[in-house]
Amino acid sequence: MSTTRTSARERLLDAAGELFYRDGIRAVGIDAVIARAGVAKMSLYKHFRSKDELVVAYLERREQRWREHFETQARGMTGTPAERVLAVFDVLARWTERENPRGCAFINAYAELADADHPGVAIARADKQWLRDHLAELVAGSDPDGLLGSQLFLLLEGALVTTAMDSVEDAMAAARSAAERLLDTARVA
Amino acid sequence: MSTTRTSARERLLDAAGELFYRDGIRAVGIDAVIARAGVAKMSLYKHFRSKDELVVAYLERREQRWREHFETQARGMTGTPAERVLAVFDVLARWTERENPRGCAFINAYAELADADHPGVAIARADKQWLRDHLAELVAGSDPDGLLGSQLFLLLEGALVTTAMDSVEDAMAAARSAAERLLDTARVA
DNA sequence: CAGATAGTAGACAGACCTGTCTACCTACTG
DNA sequence: CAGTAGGTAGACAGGTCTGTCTACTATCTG
Repeated sequence: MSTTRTSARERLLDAAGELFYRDGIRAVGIDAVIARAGVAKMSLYKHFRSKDELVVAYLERREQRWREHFETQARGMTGTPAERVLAVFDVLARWTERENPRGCAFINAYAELADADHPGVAIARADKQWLRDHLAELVAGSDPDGLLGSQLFLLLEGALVTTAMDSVEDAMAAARSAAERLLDTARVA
Repeated sequence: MSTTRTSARERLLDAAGELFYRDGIRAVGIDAVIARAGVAKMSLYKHFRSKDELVVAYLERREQRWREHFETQARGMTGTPAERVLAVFDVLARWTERENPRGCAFINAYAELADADHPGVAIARADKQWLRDHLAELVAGSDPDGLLGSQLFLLLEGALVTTAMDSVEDAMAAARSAAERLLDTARVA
């Protein structure tokens, strides 16, 4: 196939994934990415038309991996709605431990790409919508106005940023136990 | 005093406050700040040794204004602990409406200034600590392990980012009603 | 072997960004 | 009136960043 173990494209995405997430999208230059990937600059511009396109690919890839993680971990969860909601907290806790030492990549990207027209912003927003909708569906039976679903979502988001900023010891656990209470008082089975 | 209505320093801080918040710290150059302030470049470097120092001043000033807002609005709140906690949600809701269309400046700065050693990061972290501690104190009587205080804090943080990303209709109201439930089940007066 | 495919190395243009420097100006103060 | 404090305008150096271009190489395929 190719001269190298993994293709240049793949190595570029790996490098971008690490650097953009760890140091920030704007702070990381093209040169840093290609150096880390061990790839020539022309190879980057053969696969991606611009840095922005690489940024978009980075975010898309990260979303894909997060959803895969989610599907893998949550597949077969067939308990009560309440159990399945709490499982979301557990799944996200594991993801955060493993991949989110610096907080949610989408929230960070949203903060960095202040330009509302940047396609990366749309990806970030879509990911949040997806999570929110997922929670809403799980509790839909006991949540006519959708309020509870939103509140559970708020707890997750709060835990994500709080974990990043280290304001609270074990933010995800605290969020989870708050979710338990909300589910309980809302009489979600 | 001076030849201009407001001093160059003041106008620089105003301009930096608007631009850094709206467009992002890294995306805004010195030239944009001085143009907006209507000030010569040398005036900037007479008042601030570097851009980083201006960034720090921007964050310090924003924190100061937020605390003033908070003190003004929360002073005289002498109700039950629960009422005073809910008042925090109201105060933050008004602040967010007025000054936070693009989310919390400290969370955004934290995301942008990925370098943990940047002094701006310490300011952002301190602000969060302060809010968390404030909530913890309010409910201390009914919250031996501090869990409830953390959970209330998580709801506020979640509402802040969710408002920014527009994932939920009225995030702060949803957070507030979740807080009510938590306070209720924890039997906080 | 010939050609296609994927990649490399490095120079380079052009923009932009921070920070410095000089020379000049204006208003207040003693 | 002289001095001082605060400010202006703009050129400039040095660095960095994105994106382009050229010339070369290695591997696989027909």
